[in-house]
Amino acid sequence: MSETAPRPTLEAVAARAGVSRATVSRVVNGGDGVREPLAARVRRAVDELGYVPNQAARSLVTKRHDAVAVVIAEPETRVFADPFFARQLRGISKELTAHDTQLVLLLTEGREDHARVGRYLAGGHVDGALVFSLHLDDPLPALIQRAGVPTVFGGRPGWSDGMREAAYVDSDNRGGARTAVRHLAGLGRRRIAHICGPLDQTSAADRLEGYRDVMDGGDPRLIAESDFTPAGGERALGELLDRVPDLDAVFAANDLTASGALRVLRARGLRVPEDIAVVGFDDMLPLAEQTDPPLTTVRQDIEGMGRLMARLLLRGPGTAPPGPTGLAGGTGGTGRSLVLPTELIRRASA
Amino acid sequence: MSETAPRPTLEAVAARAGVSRATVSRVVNGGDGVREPLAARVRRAVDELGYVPNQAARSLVTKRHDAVAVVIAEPETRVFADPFFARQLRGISKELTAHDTQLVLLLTEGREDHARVGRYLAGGHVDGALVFSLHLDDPLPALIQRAGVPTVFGGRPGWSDGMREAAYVDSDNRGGARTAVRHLAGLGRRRIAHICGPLDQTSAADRLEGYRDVMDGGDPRLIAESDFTPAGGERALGELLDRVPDLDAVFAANDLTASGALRVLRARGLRVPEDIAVVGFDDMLPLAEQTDPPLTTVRQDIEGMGRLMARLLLRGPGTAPPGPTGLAGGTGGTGRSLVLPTELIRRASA
DNA sequence: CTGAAAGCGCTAACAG
DNA sequence: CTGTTAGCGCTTTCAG
Repeated sequence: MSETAPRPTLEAVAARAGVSRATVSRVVNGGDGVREPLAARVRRAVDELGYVPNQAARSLVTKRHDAVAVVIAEPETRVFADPFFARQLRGISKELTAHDTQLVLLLTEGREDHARVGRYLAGGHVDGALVFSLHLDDPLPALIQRAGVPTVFGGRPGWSDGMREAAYVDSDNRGGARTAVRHLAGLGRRRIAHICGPLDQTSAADRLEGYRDVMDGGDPRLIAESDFTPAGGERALGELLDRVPDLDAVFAANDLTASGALRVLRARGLRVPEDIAVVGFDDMLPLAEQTDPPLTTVRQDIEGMGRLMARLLLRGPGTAPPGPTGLAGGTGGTGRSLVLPTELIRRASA
Repeated sequence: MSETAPRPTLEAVAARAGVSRATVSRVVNGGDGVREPLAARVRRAVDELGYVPNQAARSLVTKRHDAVAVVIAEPETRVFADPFFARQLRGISKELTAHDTQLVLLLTEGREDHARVGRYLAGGHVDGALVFSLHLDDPLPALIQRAGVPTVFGGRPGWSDGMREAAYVDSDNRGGARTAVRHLAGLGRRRIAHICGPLDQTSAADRLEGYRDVMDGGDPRLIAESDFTPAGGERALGELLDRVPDLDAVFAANDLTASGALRVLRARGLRVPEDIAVVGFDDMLPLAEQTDPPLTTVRQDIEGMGRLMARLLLRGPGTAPPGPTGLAGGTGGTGRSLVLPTELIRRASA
């Protein structure tokens, strides 16, 4: 990588404007306390020289970085296979931008990367961290806590130990699942199966709980564990159908899973929703509209979650959450945790 | 955002180990030139104190940041609607990680953000930039060039002016399109239409060129411009069908477009591929496998593009491109530009 | 209201 | 081989 051309320093601007460095600094940072004729001269010098403050120098003294890290820990290949993170990222980015804060993305592909991330966070590059850690046994959260950086988690963290006070933002997975299953029941369906996601992820576990809430605990023969992928959905529905041939509905833990299930149904000549009704979760577009038939599903405001995470981190405790948002337990940490409502989107599959 | 706890400094470590700051610095940065008994003492002090070097201070003197910016300029909502960027990001992240370099993500939602990005790049936070700028009239590239930061573009830049020497990595869009259309022709299809993408994007323009290469210039009535979305694909195919009712094949500029086209075909009762064969571009999964029928399409190695972009930026001119990669014109800048080969994936739609 | 001076934490000559 | 000495570019008291 070739060298970056040397940029003008505060010194240079000061010289050109015929003032001291301190004065230039004042003008550059808001300009209060400098009288007009002078300030204008400084601004002109800044423009002429194309001066841009050196952030490293600034951080060194202010101890602020105007940057937050987004840590996405997902060993599996699936990480970006669905637009889920991407959408949250977008929400985060919008909110950070509004606060003139940079987004530093830290992707970890496996445990080897954890040390690197820990070092980075501890290295004082950022003012805080937004962390997506999906698995129960993930060592990352502990590592991050040790780094002593303010943190907000995306999705309810699953470790019971010292993490109780972690701030997080999540969708109402359990409530959404209940809505989905109730919808199916309301359609007159009786043998409602559930294809759940990997239970070491709280979102999957919570959706399963929601299903059980409505199904009175749920017959184990009606539940198959899967992995949030289309292929997994195919396999799981196959099992379910073999076990309970007269199934009349299935609630899939996410849309990807549902799409796999749909494929199996079509292959076996079963009509949706006449023979079997299907409900997904996520409202992942364009997939959810593109399946045959289009998927009835539980929408969560993914971008909104991202935005809220950033807001929580930036504002710290204090400001009330905006708009129509449910509010949940949470405690200390960087403020309350937030649980966003979900919404059933009716299409043709149920 | 609450304050980060004060971290131990080099000074503290030095005191604890009973050596000078310089010695600690040496040990921390590779440790050459420090005799063993001492070095060990230093390392222990580092561990005990949990010392992590302050990057701001380090950058201030070294002028290096071990960080690269990824700039994604995409005003439309579509940005993250498809996993395209996500996949490239992943490739980039892998390569950067291997070089112990951080990824700083800069998303721009509109022109208002350009200034911010320019400032950031010029602010000397990063050693280089990886830029995705899709539109011909995008002012960002010029802005970036002014910032004087080494840059590699994702996708062939489209401005003819002073940008000629920009380094970039791209897929062989034109060649891939030729392959697709030849495949259709090889199937005996004669009235092959093309739904192209927005022509202010080089990828769309190049695919159109590839189509024309094979179609001998191409009958304008067989070409409809669209916008890389399913809805756009629907609309475009509708027009095409109205204009040329006896169409027997269509090459869509991407899989999203193709999926929309498929939907129209199904709605009109036309069989695929019997009545009309369809080929897409991207091999975007799971979509391409999930459509009905599964899509024949042109695969590009998206993650590989990302990896190569990072490599190009980091290694600068010099190291040869790895593996089975085509090599294209390119010039000065940060090294050669690279054009990666594409591959036709045959499924049921053509 | 403006300038002078100190120092953030670190690396890189330069001595010893 | 190790320690001493200067700054990197900026903000921030503290005087004037």
